[in-house]
Amino acid sequence: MRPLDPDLLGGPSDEVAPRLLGVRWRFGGHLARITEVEAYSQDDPASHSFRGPTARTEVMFGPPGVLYVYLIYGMWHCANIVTGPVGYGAGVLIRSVEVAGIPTSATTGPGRVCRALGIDRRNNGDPVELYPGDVPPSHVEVTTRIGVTKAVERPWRWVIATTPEGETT
DNA sequence: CAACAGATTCTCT
DNA sequence: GAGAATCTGTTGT
Repeated sequence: MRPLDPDLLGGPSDEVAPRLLGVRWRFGGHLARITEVEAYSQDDPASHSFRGPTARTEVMFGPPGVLYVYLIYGMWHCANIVTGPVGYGAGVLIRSVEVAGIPTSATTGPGRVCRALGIDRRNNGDPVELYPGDVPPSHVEVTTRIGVTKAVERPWRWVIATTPEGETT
């Protein structure tokens, strides 16, 4: 399979995020189709990178195309794909994926994505392996983000549009 | 150094 | 619909 153009990840996270929908993400022997994403950037009060690099968030300030994995509420891992030029401090949170052979209910939600793929903090900084997707811009829906309490109004969550039957397109 | 809120999910009511 | 589980960075004493 031909890899995704790496230059795609070098742009701002709110431009990269919608283009990651439908993209195939190879990790740990699984091939996951990305179905729901959110963007975070350094000028974004809801982002971990908002106050500059720390021991936890420094990978977001490095080169794009690697994972930023953090632990939330003491129990769950969440995976982001770092985007933008070095020092940009931005990423795209992978909220849901589809994996052949795994029920969608087990891969919906950022914590469950990491559990299903076997991602934890040891994978922080790992390069991501992406392959071109199949979702045209006309099949992308945009909404506000989930679970944030700052910059709530930013329309920075993107999902693949679904049919009335709930099928992804 | 203590308190607290948070990019979540599960379990029980 | 509410509570628990329990890590990290920020803020205040």
